[in-house]
Amino acid sequence: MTSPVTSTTSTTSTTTATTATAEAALGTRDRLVRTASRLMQHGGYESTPVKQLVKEAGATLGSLYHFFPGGKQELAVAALDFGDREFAEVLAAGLDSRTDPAEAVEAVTVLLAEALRDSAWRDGCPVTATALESVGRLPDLQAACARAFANWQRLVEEKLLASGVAEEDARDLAATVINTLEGAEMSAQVTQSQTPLLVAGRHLSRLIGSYTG
Amino acid sequence: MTSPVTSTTSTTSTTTATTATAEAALGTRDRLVRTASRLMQHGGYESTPVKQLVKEAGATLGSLYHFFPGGKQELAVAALDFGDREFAEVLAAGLDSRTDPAEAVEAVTVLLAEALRDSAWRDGCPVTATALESVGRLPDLQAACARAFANWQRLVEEKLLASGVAEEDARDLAATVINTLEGAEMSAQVTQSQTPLLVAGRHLSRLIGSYTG
DNA sequence: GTCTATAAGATGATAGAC
DNA sequence: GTCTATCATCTTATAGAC
Repeated sequence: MTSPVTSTTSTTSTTTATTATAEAALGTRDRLVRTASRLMQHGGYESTPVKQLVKEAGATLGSLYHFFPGGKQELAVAALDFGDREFAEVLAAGLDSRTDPAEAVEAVTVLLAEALRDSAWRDGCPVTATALESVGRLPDLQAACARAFANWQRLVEEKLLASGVAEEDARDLAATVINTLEGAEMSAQVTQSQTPLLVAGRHLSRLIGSYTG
Repeated sequence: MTSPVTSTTSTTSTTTATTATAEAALGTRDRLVRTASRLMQHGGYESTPVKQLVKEAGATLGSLYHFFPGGKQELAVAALDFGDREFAEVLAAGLDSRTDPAEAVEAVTVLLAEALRDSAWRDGCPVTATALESVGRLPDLQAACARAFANWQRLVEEKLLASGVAEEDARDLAATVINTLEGAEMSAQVTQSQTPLLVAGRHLSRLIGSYTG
């Protein structure tokens, strides 16, 4: 939640500078996307009414449908893409903090566990809640979620490849790393405990270690 | 979805016999609970309107509020408890299919992958979607989800203990097994592929094997 | 680009007859 | 126990002034 991603398709921002840090200094479109990402991270898609969304973003309904003619769904896709990039930064930073991939993955779990506790167990994965709601009912959202998982998986895969893990092993391991992080984070949220994530970190480290020697 | 659990708190069933197999022969309360469980398994809590619920259950609003004065939330808790017991049966059957816990867990992933594909990727975990929606907003539902995870974890833990795994290792391993299954199943649903579950099965087997063998 | 008012329908829940 | 009619509220989305 502390590693913002500057807007990519900034069709607006005629006045506001990009130097600002506070959310209030962002363009309306960016505020909508970030707010949607945060609310969907907490409760998913259906639990997030557009009314609350625009209110917390400091925007209005008119602005929402100006920037997103496709309405709530189009905004949701942008929010999922934002969450995708945002988490990718956290993940990449965590992975870069150690040379050994086993240690790196365990470091990531520690980071996630701390962020989770510090947010009163609310700031979990930015896409998981929406992902489960979307399966078979909201194709655009489901596709955005699948993209995010694939991107995160690729980051882990590259880390493993850089350490000499065989291609097929690296791809499979990366999938299990991301999926285990997802499941452990959800469990940590529901039980309000860091333990599932920290335990998963130790097990993933052990598993990766059995491939890297 | 093929291993029903006969009602526990059957305050009703004055006429219908318990020999029936079809859902239509069940009491109204049971039909409501099972239908709610199925719909929440697919889309979670907020995505499941009571109107659709009673319709698919072949019941009416009057019956719903007769059996569940607490309304949708009270029914949701009963549905989560039902999903808890239902999945526990599948899990127990899978674990019992092999003596070695590593092989048993892998067998479970194969079962889950097949059930998922056969349901057009819809029949995932009966509580995960609701679990994520509930964190910090629906305490009763969150507690029911936490209970379910704890129950499933205990089944795996007992399997590991029976194979001589040390107590602490068994508890931790059981947590990671369940959490990895959760994450892999969600990933399988979103990407519409059995691979995440099957890969997770091989990795969990390898991880458990590093403790037992 | 922003804002308010409003439309058109869905939502959870209740009342009261049967 | 079941059913229908209905309520009050919330939902997404639009219209049109500024």
